[in-house]
Amino acid sequence: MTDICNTANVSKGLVYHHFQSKNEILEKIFSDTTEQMKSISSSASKEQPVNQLLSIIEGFFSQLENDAKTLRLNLNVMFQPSTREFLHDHIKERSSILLGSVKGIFDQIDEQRSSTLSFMFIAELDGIALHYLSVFDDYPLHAIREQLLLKYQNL
Amino acid sequence: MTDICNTANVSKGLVYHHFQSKNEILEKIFSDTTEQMKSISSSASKEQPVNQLLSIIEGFFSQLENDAKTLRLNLNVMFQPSTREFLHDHIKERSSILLGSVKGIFDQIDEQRSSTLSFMFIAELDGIALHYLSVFDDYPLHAIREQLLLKYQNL
Amino acid sequence: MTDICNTANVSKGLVYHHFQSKNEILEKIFSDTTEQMKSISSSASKEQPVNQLLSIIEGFFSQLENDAKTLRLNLNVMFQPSTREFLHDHIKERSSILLGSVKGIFDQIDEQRSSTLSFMFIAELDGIALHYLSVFDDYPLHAIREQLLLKYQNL
Amino acid sequence: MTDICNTANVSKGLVYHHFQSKNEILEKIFSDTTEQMKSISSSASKEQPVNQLLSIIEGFFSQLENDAKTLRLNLNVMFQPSTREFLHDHIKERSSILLGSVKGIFDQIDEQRSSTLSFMFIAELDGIALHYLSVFDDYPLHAIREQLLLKYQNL
DNA sequence: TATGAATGAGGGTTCATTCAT
DNA sequence: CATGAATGAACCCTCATTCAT
Repeated sequence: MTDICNTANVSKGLVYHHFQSKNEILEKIFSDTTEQMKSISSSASKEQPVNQLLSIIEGFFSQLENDAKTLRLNLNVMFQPSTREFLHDHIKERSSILLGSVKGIFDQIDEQRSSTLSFMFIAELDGIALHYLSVFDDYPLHAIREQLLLKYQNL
Repeated sequence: MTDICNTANVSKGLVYHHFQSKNEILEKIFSDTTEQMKSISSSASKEQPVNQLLSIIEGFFSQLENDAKTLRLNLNVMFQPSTREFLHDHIKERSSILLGSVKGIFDQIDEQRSSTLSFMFIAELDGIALHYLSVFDDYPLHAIREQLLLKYQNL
Repeated sequence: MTDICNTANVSKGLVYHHFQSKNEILEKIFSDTTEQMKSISSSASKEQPVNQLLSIIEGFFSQLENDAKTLRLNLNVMFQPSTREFLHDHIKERSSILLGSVKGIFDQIDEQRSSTLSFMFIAELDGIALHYLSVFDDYPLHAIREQLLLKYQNL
Repeated sequence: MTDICNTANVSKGLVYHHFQSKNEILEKIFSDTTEQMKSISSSASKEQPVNQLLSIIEGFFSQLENDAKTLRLNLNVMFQPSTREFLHDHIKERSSILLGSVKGIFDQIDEQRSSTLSFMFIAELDGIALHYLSVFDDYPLHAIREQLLLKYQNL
């Protein structure tokens, strides 16, 4: 809280005037990101399934580049046991939204294996996010993006 | 530290007799896991490239099931900025080991795109680990394992 | 202050427009109760000393039943060191008023021991107030009132 | 807590090593006083009822003089709503102990009115404590003590 | 090797008060 | 007369670390 207040050049009292607790701030940031994800995943429709996948990938990569800081914070908070607990519902909602919308697409491609394929698809994306945001210093994001688009184009 | 000492039924003084700091304990746990990864990745050799990939996948999934607790701790510690910093070198080493050994295999399959393909391969695995360990409550780990083996069998 | 403002459905700014500080509000409440005590103790006069005592007792008990909330607040504030300090003068005034008027009565009954008897008389009353307001859940207030009236009737 | 630690010339950490919370310290002080009261009230036995009352009075007054500080703290804490709550059980126990032992004596003196007389007796004592500890600066404690002993001698 | 009393900087939070509007 | 955003000192408490034994 001290860091937040110093960075924002604002008193602790003011922050606590607008938020009930530190966790509430985290929750707000988190739910904001969730809203963004919702709108991204819901926007892709009517298109060919493959094109929907491609646009999800594209949206994902652009978010990754533009919102790196926020996404990194989201990762931090998600895997920190203390904060993770009270974000549980948000995490659940977020993953089920994403999984749901992806599965809706894979149902049209390969209904039998759509569930497994969906899990693998989002695992691939999250793995990339993880590596880009928190593991590798020089991550070949663009090359991977192209390769991924290619891969799903020829599905 | 209090929790650690209570769980180990040991005094604080004793723990500080063996470790200089809490971070050193974390570092030990972390480097132990790194050693495990090293031996796993170095053991796969002489085989056909595809078979090497398959055995990496198999090793990965079995580690995921047998060492869930440790891996979860590793994830926690990796994404917690405070601990992340002093583990930086370990994380670097670990990822370069894994990437290197995977790239060695992909070099034999598709030399031109081997780097990108390697990144994608380990992203897929780490994404799965992430989801299994920290996101989904009911993760279809086995189905995904089979699908993944199938996918790389037919490379 | 937040509670006071919410309960009064009024902004903090307005309260601070009328009172300089939280303590001033407390002081006002306190001095109001003191005024009530003054008028009660001064009204009993010309009567027989014993009857004056009886009417003090009666007034005391009816106030106890009708103003429990306010009296309890007065007790709280009197024994809270932080607030006690700035109410010191009020407390002094209040106790000397009460003691004075009671002593005026006991002077007519037993001049030699009037001071001690007065102290004992008001100690008895305050002890009852204390127990009724802050100690016992089921206090036999009426039985005690009758017993007390009886006791001082036969003085 | 800062004050306590400064006064005791001890760090906060140490205090929290021995007590779980500030309230636990208060509770300890409070229950210690309760124990003292218990031993005082239980010690008076086998004697004539009147003598038992007298010895309760004497014990009470000597405690008042010797432990003024502690008793004052007890009063503060008892009437402070925030602390009062978690001391509720102690307050209940304490008052029922005192009331019980006094009623046991009055049963032998005037069985019909023993309950009311007991309440009045302890009200008188608590009123005196209140005035001595928290209201009057120059309280004629000894004169009142004598008068009270006299009063109950001739019961 | 083993203990646990002791430290103190830092944590999140509260709340009476101020002030621009 | 009326608002409520903004302040900051103080609050209780935690926890990695030290050190005398």
